[in-house]
Amino acid sequence: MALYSNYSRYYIAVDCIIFGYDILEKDLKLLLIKRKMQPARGKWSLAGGFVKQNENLDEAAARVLLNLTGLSGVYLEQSWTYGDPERDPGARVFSVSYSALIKIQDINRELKESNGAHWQSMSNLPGLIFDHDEMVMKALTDLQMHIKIKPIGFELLPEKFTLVQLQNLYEVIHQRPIDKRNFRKKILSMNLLEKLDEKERETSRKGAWYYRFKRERYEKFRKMGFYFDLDVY
Amino acid sequence: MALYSNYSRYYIAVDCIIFGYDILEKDLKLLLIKRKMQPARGKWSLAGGFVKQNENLDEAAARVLLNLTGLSGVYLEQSWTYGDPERDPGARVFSVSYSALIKIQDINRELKESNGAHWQSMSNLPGLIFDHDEMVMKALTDLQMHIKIKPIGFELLPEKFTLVQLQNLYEVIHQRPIDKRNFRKKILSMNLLEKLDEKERETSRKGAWYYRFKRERYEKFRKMGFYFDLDVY
DNA sequence: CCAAAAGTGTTCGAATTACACCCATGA
DNA sequence: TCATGGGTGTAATTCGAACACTTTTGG
Repeated sequence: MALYSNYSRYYIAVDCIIFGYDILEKDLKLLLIKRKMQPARGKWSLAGGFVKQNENLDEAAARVLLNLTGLSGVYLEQSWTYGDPERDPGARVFSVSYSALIKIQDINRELKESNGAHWQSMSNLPGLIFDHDEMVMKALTDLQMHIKIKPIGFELLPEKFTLVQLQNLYEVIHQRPIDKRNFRKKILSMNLLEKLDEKERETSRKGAWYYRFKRERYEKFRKMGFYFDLDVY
Repeated sequence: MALYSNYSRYYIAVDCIIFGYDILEKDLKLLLIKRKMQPARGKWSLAGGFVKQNENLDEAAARVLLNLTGLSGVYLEQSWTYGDPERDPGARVFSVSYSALIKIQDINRELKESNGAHWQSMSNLPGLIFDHDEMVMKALTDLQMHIKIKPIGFELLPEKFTLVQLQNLYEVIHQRPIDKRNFRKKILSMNLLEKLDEKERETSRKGAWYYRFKRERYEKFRKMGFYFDLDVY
């Protein structure tokens, strides 16, 4: 007989807060799905799933993300665990929430649509089921903190991006304007961006230079004790 | 029949990383217990317990802490959730770890001893069961981060303390020396300490003034947008 | 030639760091 | 009186914030 058999067992789920950034609309978005099971079937919710017997939490979250978007190897980090006895009216379910940062353009459209998923603007969210609103708010707060001290903004942008696009992303996430000169001075002084020989020409006549995030260089610096810090006004 | 009956259920535990600070020895300590159940009975471990049906995670952690120390209402915060399939050889157990900061002198001694608990120096930890070492390391790193931006150091000190004691605490946690004048200038400039009319006379002939943390004042400032910041060299 | 967005430097004040001597007291 | 630990100020530098004009180019 089992060792802990005097104790109760519960369902354990993961829920993914999937952030994406729309460059053209300058808008931070969340990937939501119409819930397919009871209770609360048809309501908006985060992408989630129960943890299987042979997988750990990170793997469960990665599986949920892969099934919905076709993406793997993207930024995905545990955020917080929710366990109120009443949080899911169907049963006692604990949920470990994960934050994902993905490049909107990389997503597998058919997969997304067959799952009934939609990008929703963070500035115009519908009410979500259970405590998913709370999960989102916590994830947003954490994102605002983390993006200051880790170069995770690049996870939300394409491989090549302009400084204007990068700054817009920071402005949207922090919900405040940033001084263009101070922002450029700071990010360029870190020596983590490579200027490409190519301009983005959609949004202006002059065109804006494309840059690339030098991830290898960041990893090297980080191991040498360098701390990313992009907290600028 | 239950809604989610196709899915597996698991045990859910909480484990408490209980920090205490020994003023005299200038030493950060951890409250460990000799595990009382199989597997790994008799080995050093964190204080933990299974989550009951009628309680949420915070309540479970508070219960574990209360049973071991007799303390309630102390600093206790969710840290991280561990769910590797192999982490507990006895069964599939998920564990939500909590960091607690307590005042060593407030602890209920009989309770502590009847539970087989001991204070262990962080600089000389025995190996712990399962993934408890990992939990401790994560909690320490988080403590080092948090104590810079939140006034949680006071949770580890008695109600009245000297500036020397406060600085020692910061030095021990950050494991580096801090300049006395800079430290005092910064903490005093925040206007969060009240100088008492009493000196600590055990450790020096001159005696050091006692101070008190003005928690009410901090709460007021915080609501007005003030950010605690005690990152000093 | 002009509208629209990209790109560029400098100045000022505040905050951080580095640093060394005097004070109070009990034994 | 002296050994021990507590307490104090200033100067130099760095860092953060504020701020406005020039460049490019397609239509």
